[in-house]
Amino acid sequence: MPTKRKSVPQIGDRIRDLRKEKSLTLDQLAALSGVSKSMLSQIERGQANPTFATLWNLTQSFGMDIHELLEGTPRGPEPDVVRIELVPGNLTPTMTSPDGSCVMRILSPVENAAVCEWYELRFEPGGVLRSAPHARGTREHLTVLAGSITVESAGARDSVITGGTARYPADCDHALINPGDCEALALLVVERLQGVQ
Amino acid sequence: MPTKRKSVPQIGDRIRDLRKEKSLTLDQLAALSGVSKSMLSQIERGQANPTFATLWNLTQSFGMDIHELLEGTPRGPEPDVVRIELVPGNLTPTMTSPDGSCVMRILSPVENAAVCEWYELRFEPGGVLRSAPHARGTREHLTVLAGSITVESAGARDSVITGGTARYPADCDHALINPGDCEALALLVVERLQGVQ
DNA sequence: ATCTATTTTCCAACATAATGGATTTTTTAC
DNA sequence: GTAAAAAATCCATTATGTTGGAAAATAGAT
Repeated sequence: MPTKRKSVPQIGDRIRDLRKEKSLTLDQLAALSGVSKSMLSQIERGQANPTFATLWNLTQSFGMDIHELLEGTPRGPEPDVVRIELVPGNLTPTMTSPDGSCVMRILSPVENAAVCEWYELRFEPGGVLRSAPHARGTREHLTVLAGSITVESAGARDSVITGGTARYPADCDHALINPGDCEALALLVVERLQGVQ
Repeated sequence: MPTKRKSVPQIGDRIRDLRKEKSLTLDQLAALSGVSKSMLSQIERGQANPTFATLWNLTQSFGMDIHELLEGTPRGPEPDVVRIELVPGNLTPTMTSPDGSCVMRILSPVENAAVCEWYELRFEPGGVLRSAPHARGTREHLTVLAGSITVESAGARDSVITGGTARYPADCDHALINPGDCEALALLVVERLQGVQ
């Protein structure tokens, strides 16, 4: 199975460096962090893999969060990415609307960073897909490949025919409806606002 | 001595939410992350405190780092945009391959922040779209809607039939070819790796 | 060099992380 | 409604995380 996971960062040397920078002994850091000096020694030497709670308490006693700890660690090797990954149609994950009138095939990779996801939507005649607000700043882009679809977002309402694209906010209640008497097919891209901290 | 450490965040509900958002069962996430489904269930219910390595692998399989898990949804200013923007099919920008055998309709907004772009591709029989390497880290995702398409990337070569999706590096020479004797239709998503300068 | 103090590592015991497989619960199909 | 399939939780086991205190190593003073 192809893995896209980066290797686990080695944090021991970084922790020892931080401790030395602050001129702390293992005993002192143990008192500050609530982690035993034995455990600290093992972590620094890479001989133990701390639990999340232990690591949290440890970084907090340095006055930092875990990601600040990780920023100073050497990168692991680049993951080996399979050259061409094939997802056959019958193994493509699907979701269905509550009343079954709309089937979504999830085309984006499941491990995608949550900036951009995309789906193929198939609506029965009269089919509806209603959604609650997504995260603030989220927008959707709907391109109709067959049939027509009515888009509702934030009180506005518009129809898109084959070949057309609608872009609208998805951080409010929104809905997609097939008003016609034949099946509709569409591509939906869900795009989250970037660069926001 | 009073401790200034913030209490350890509860991550179980957040992990379950993320899993549900991606429509994954515990079994599927276990396969993706390398963490047992028993352990995933315990983490989600707050019954176990994962080690750093376990949590790292888990967050990586969601395509995020640990701090993103801790942060929740990014916040930012409300976008000030037209409610529903319509781009009719006849006004959708197009590009054509040099020999005219492939027509691309640009479905993503032209002002996109170049992290994610998407196109509808239409190939004549025997049609070819060859591309030079994009920026480092760029990947492409091709879903075939009709016919079949052969994908070439970095010396690898694979065929995708209707309904299937191929994911491959686009930071090297790559090409898409319609080997059949009828028209092929596909969706192409070009995704640039974030955080790479 | 020796002696003392400090710091780190070792050790054994206990607690729990993590697992594979069984069982229970929930969902789906009819 | 029932039966089957899928998903989640339970259970027993193994491995390891974590500890307090002892032993070893290192640093500092003379």
